[in-house]
Amino acid sequence: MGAVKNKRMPRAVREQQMLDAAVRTFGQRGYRAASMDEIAELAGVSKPLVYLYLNSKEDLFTACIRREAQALTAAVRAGVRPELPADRQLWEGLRAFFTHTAGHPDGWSVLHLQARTHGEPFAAEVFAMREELVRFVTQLIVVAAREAHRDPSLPAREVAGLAEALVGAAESMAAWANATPGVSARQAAATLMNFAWAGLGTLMQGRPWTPPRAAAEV
Amino acid sequence: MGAVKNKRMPRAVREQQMLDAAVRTFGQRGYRAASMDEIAELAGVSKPLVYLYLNSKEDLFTACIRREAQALTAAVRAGVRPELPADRQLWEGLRAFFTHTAGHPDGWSVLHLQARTHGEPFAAEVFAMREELVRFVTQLIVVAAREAHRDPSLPAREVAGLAEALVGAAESMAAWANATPGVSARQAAATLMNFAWAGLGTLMQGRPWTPPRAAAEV
Amino acid sequence: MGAVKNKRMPRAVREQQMLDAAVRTFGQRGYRAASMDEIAELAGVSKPLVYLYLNSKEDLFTACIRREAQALTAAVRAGVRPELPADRQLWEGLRAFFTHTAGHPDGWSVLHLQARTHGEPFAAEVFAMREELVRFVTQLIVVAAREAHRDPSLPAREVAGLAEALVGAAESMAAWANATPGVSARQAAATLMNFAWAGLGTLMQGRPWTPPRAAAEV
Amino acid sequence: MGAVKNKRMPRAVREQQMLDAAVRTFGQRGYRAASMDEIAELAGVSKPLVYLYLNSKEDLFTACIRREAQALTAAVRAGVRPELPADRQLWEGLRAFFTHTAGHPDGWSVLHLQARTHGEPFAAEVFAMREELVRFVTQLIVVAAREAHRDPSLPAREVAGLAEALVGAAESMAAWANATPGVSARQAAATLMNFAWAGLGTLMQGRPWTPPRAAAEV
DNA sequence: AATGAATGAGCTTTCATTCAT
DNA sequence: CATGAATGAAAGCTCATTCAT
Repeated sequence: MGAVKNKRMPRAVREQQMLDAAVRTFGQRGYRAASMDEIAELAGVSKPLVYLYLNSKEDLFTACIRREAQALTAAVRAGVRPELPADRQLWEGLRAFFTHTAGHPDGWSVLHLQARTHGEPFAAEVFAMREELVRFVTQLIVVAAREAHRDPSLPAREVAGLAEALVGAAESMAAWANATPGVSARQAAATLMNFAWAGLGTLMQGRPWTPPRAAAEV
Repeated sequence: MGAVKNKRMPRAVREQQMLDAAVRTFGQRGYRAASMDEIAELAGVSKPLVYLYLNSKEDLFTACIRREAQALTAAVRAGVRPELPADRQLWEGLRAFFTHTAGHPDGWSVLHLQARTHGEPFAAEVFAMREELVRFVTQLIVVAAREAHRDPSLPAREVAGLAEALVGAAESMAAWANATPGVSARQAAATLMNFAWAGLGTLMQGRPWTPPRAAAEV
Repeated sequence: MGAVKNKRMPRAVREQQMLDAAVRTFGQRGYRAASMDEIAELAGVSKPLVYLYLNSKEDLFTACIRREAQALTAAVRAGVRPELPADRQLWEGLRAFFTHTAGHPDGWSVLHLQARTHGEPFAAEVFAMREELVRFVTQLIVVAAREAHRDPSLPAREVAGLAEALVGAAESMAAWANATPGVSARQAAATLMNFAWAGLGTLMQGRPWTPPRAAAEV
Repeated sequence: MGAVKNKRMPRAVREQQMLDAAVRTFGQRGYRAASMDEIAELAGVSKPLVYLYLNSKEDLFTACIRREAQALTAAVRAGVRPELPADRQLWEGLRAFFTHTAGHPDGWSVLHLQARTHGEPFAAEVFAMREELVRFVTQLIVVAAREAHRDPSLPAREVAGLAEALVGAAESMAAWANATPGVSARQAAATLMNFAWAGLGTLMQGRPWTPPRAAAEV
């Protein structure tokens, strides 16, 4: 396969190879269906070495989640220039997000699907990363309100809900964009940006959609 | 023992008991971690009977997905009165959606998490249901544009993306609302509705957010 | 090997077969060296069935210890007629003990060697049985002293030590008799009885051996 | 770090460190449960060095047994002054025995428990040592009979059995004394000496306990 | 309609042992 | 003299699945 059967490599390098193989296997097969045998073989090493370096299947999975989560948040951070106005920051953040998830589909599968599906310890790991993204978006909404010379009349919970919705929509679209041929990261970002920014703008101008009286319903 | 050891029940009833047990087990443990032993015990029958009626673990899981998917779409359909204007229909649909997912957390876990995480055959099953929801939302957007006396100048793909984003946001918020104490189905629906409708309105008035020239970026 | 490949047997019977095989394997190979595969094969069943009935290797080993311990104490109890004088009781107890250990060498190996060598939980199980034997002997010593019209001037700890020494000698001789061809259970019992009873008699006549002054030594 | 990382030490010293570590590990964990990894780490060297010096796990275990066996017999020999009368010699031997086993519990565990439990090759090693002790005791009995101006009317096999019983009792009491707080080596020796010497004396005066006729029994 | 008895196949994990330096 | 890197082989355990009744 191109790579010659490498022997005797320093530990740090081998570990990365193992994580690469593990992310790919976990991402495609799922946590339980992925076997340590398959991961070891894909990494080009024997199983005992995987255990020697990464300890257990759980630890290996956790290491994958951490590495991919950091890679993703780092990519988003690196893509945003904080001196720009809020809308540009959001735009750049979305672009970086969709670009990264498109470029690392297995990593994204690990974070978005596998980690959330196999127990608290793993889900918590992803939750921490997600929180960081939600915080970033929340802050942008607040800044945007200020820039629009509006006092932040939106209540905190409302803002939290919006940020949650936006991040959720982004996550969902990442999977959609990955699965739909012909949808580029840029297009996905544009669609979502459009949707989100317009909605936020309208909200901040104080013209929200009002739900009908509860009494009118069951 | 409370429940008398039920013997000799008609097949249809037994099957539902098994599906109940399976949805609960799959939803909480995950597809792979759930064992047929546990499901059979929870259903109060012997394992061979589960195989006699449901054939295999895969078939059982598929049956769960189908039942829960139909229950969800039926709930949404039932919650919407098609004679109302588009915004009211969307509102009611969201309410029904969040109400149902809140009331059936294990079923929602099966659909949203487990089914997507364990291979194509299952994911496809959910995909079909999701398509129905996306179609419903897409149609509402088109109707709304018409009601606003606007020709549907939005290109089809754009509309598809918006619907996708909206459904994705809803799915994501369902999980969030389930996990966040104090967030009712109604509140979740209101937050998302607000967000979405405002954005759509602005878009349809022809004032979209414009991404900066690509040249300005890396 | 004589026994036809038995199929479909009631659980209780199968469990005894498994315990038979386990005692033999543990007794000959040792706890760690004995593999569940080997035990299952010797029992004529598949490994999963062993786990289904006996739970784990630890539990299986514990079950072996318990069964063999009870068999041994039961044999000793059954061999002793409590209406006889103390010396006759001791004699019969020893005879029963050596006869049983000679007839169940693997069980004796499990109790005497394996169980004590592989961790507290197992050792404790044997300790309980041993305590029963020590109590039996202790009581005989006391009764013997009374029968000899001697007040039990022997201090309690001293008696405990003697009983301990006697039981220890018996245990040790059981292994020796098993390993030395030509030494019957009867002979082993006679040798030990001779040794023990004479010593006890002398002691109870108040003529113990007196250790030299500590000062005379290092 | 306290102990400086020792580098470049003469082979003999390193070997002793390894044996120390091995005896401790084997004694506490058991032969099979002790891992070469743990031993190497406890010895402060790398695993390959252990193999370079001691060859294999089996060889290492054998080396442990030999060293501890010699240490024990040497201690007993050193504790006995052969110019004294037989009873004093026995007393001193027992004292030395109990003192040594109390001072080297891991070594004693290796000899008394582990070595006998893990296959012939190891058991044979211990058997040799035991033989030496039995010979020593046998000889003392003979000498004692002569000192008592008695011809050794005891048949050889009877004497062998007695020696066996005495050594067995001693071994058993060593474990008991180690495990029972408050029982000193001296006390253990006194108890056993008392028991043994009295019994031997009575026997040699030709007043043995006589088993009932076999006919009276089953 | 229903079940107690049974298993083939696979998984994670560990360990004694050896190269190459 | 000494070790970091690496593995073949096996062990304990679980699970989906079936047979005989």
